[in-house]
Amino acid sequence: MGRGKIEIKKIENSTNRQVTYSKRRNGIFKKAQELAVLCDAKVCIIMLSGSGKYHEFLSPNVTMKKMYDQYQKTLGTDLWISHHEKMQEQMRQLKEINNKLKREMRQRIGQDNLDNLSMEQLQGLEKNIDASLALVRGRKYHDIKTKTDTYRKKVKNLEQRHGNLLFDFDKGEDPQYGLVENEGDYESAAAIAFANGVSNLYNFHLQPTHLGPGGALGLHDLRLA
Amino acid sequence: MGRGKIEIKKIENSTNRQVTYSKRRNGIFKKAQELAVLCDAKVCIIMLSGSGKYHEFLSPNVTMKKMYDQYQKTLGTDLWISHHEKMQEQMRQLKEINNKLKREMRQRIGQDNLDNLSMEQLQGLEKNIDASLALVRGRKYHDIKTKTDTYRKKVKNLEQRHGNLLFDFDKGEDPQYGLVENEGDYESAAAIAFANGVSNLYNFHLQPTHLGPGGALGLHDLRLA
DNA sequence: AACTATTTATAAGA
DNA sequence: TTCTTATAAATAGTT
Repeated sequence: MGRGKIEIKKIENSTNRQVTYSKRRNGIFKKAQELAVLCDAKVCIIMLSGSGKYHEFLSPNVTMKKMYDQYQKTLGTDLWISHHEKMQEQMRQLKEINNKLKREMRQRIGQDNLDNLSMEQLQGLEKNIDASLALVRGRKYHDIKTKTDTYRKKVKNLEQRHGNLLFDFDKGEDPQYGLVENEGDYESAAAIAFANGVSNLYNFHLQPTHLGPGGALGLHDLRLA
Repeated sequence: MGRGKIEIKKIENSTNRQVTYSKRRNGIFKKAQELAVLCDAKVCIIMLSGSGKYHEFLSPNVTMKKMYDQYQKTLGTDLWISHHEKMQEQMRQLKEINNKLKREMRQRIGQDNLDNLSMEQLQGLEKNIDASLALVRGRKYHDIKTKTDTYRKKVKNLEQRHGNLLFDFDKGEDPQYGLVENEGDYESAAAIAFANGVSNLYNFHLQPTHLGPGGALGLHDLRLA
């Protein structure tokens, strides 16, 4: 709302940011006041501007203490304990995800723990890796084809520009391109991969060559682009 | 903003209140989110609907604990101590005002403590009370005059309606009104009071007859209308 | 939950 | 900061 629409992202100009902060803060406080009256609600707002200025809004008959007590009551626990437990839980979840990823990665690169897998799992893993290989190859082929096409267009352009002399030269090179196009089964492998709905894995780049000496796999070894 | 303008007062219809609460809560939370992003600010909002439902908004990288800590830091003291001290301070102020009023009232009604006043103060008090008296009298006169005028108009109306017979009757009553108009110095007293800029005291009604047996003066004895 | 006619908030400019 | 004004956004009443 204003003379123009704005993107919701940090306002870089410090003065504008300050002005907008002030205006919108007032807007929010006004709306909070209205809500409190219209709906007989209790509202408490605390704001800290980027420059650290403190502002608060409390609807009538509300104190920070009451709100704080209500918060604790609602959570049913002490604020610090809750805080600590929340962090612990977050940490636990992160660790779990981390470990799972590490395990999967080790299996995928054939490093260890393959003994623990059933034949079915092993077969599934193999299939999976094979599909990945196909995707990587498919991607490689795609890149080569794109480059080839581009080159071919350039050549065609040159043909038109320079006429028959260059056209004769081109005839000698054409079979080479044909060979690349039909080499291996990249195209069919890619088609299978697409049919399996894993086309998005095209962007999954595996770089096992970056493994550390002890075989430990850090998450930085995974590149998701 | 909506199909019609609304007054900012409690919505009596419970369903509407509920719906409005929900809509406006979302509106405020959205604006809070925008403010946080646009201005790189930290925002914390707690709401308790009339029916006791709890909702909160915390901008990214903000926890209730951080806000709470910041609040305490800003206040520079513990929340409960602050809470208690605030109440004590409020109470102290109220008591002070209360005592001052009582003291002034006692002096004004001549009840006690007149010994503690200097001659100047005493003279000032006397002048003050005199002015009040003039104002009260002025008010009384004003009321009487208004009533008289109203009556006079009614009479005039009757004169015009009923002609000379009633006009003769009126002649006999006129001196009485004239006497009332010129009795005492209400008019000049009121003029002085107005000149002194105390015309607003017209609305200050003193009712010392309501004093309790012990002479204690409660605030309910003051009527400010 | 949607839909809009309106009201309100506010971005830009002074 | 405050005012103005064109425009974007919120929302009251309705379906």
